[in-house]
Order: sequence, then structure tokens, then C-alpha cells
Amino acid sequence: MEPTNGKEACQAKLRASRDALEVIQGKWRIPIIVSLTYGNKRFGEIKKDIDDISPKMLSQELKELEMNKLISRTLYDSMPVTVEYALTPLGKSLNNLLQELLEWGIHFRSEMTGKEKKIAEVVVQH
Amino acid sequence: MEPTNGKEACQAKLRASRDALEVIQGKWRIPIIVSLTYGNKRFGEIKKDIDDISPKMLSQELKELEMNKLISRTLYDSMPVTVEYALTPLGKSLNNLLQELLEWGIHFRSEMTGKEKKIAEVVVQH
DNA sequence: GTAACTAGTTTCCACTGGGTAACTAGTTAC
DNA sequence: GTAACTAGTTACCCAGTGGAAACTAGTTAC
Repeated sequence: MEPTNGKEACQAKLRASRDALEVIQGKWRIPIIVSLTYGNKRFGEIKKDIDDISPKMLSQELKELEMNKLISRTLYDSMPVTVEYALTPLGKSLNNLLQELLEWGIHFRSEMTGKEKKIAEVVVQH
Repeated sequence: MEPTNGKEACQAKLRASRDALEVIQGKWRIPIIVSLTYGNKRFGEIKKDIDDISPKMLSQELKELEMNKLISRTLYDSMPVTVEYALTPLGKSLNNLLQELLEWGIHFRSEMTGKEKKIAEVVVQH
């Protein structure tokens, strides 16, 4: 990634990143999508995968993801009513992004373990 | 990405994604990093790139990013004091992730433009 | 003196992301 | 009847995110 002089290129990238972030941001959306990466799931199953999410937040974030067409919701009126959530093609198109995110998460953790997280010394140059 | 049966694999990915999110999350951090992708910059220059960020938030998020070793801060006591921010190797290691994020942002926008964002009809199956 | 440049800090306030807990509602099993 | 399963909803509360505006502080130029 060259430090190109293109001011417009930088602005374009800033716009694209903010477009993406608007949809993906928050504590729970990515984890929910990761969970659905392992097959279609019902409300309670996602809740079990991400055990510290509250039903309120899960419900709320599933609605948001559905509105943005990243997941689909299918209601089965079986014996006890069940609902199945699944990734749409658009949701599945997050595959590469998720892969990079996961790899970086692992990389970051390995870089950090054992290292103190203090502010680096300020370097004064004359 | 196969819907493998591995419950442990899913849990491992959930952990990795949440590790990464903890560092990257928020409205401003990714945009700041994108800006620094285009070369080392001073406070005022980043502010100019991301013109709707307040100095308070920029200062606060730069500190967080520095604490997590994603960026470095160098003070030059030149005529007017200047401060230069730069990506560390760890910050630069976000390259692939950023690339995927940007591409997905563009993809998402093109998928969405012209399409109404309403909740899909509920499909009832017997 | 005043203005302008640098890089922030401080205060005050609003919104909302998110947590907890209790509650709804329909069906099956006992 | 009660309990248990499904999938949520609702009400209340708090801490943190983020915005606006004013202010600090050191130096240079006029």
C-alpha cells in the first residue's frame, strides 16, 4: 500500500470504509455472522454460541442485519414455533473480510500476550 | 466456508473475532488508520482528512491506537511544535483486512443503491 | 500589543449501545 | 393445573460514545 499522493483516493477509501462500518459495527454483529457461518441456526442456537449476549440485543441486531439483507429469517410453524436464520449471498460475501479479521485477531493476540500495554516513550527530535 | 460441525472451531473463531473487534471497534479508529495508510500525518492533517471528527475524539482515539501499538507518535520541537503519527508494523499488518473492508464497502453500496431497505416478507412453511 | 499557527484539553450535554430482569404467548408433556 | 420448550418483547437503568464550543499554551509574524 503506497503512500500515494492521491487525496481523492484517500477520500474514496474513507467513504468506503465508513459505508462498511455502518453495517458491520457494534459488539455483536460480526459474532452473529460468524456464528451463522457454521450453518443456519435458530434464535436459541445463536444465543448458545454467543452465551453472553442478551435476548434483547440478539433480537435487535438480527433485525438490523435482516434490514441490511445480510441474513434471512424463516419462520417454521412446527410444534413449538421455530425460526431459522441464514446468511444471504450478501452476508456470505463477507467471507474474505471475516477471514482476514479472524487472522488478524489471532495475530494481534499473539503480538500482545506477554507485552505490557503502556504508552511508548515520547521521542523528541531536534 | 463449510458449515463444519466443529463447535470448538466456531468458538475459536468467535474468540478471535472479538479480540480483533475490541481493538478496531468504534466509529473513528478504522478511518484514522486508513488515513495513515496514505503516509505519516500530523494531527491537523488527519483532522482535515476526516473533517467531521472533533479534536476531542481524534485525540482520544489516537491515544487508544497508540496504547494498542497500532500507531506511533513522534514529537518534533520545530518552530511550531509538530507531532507526527505513523502506522507501526502491527498497524500495517491490518493492510489485508482494510483492503477487504474497503472492497466490501464498495460491494455493499452497489448492492444497496436503488434497492429499498425493507424487511423481507416472512416466509411461512408448513 | 494582536493574530495565526501548532496540538491539543476541558466542560457540558445528549444520545444510544448495551445490561438486567421480568414478562408475553403458543404448544406439549405430565 | 404446572413446567418446559419455542422466540422473543418490554421497561428501566447506566456508562460510554460522541458533539459543540471555549479554552490552554508555546512560537512566529506583524
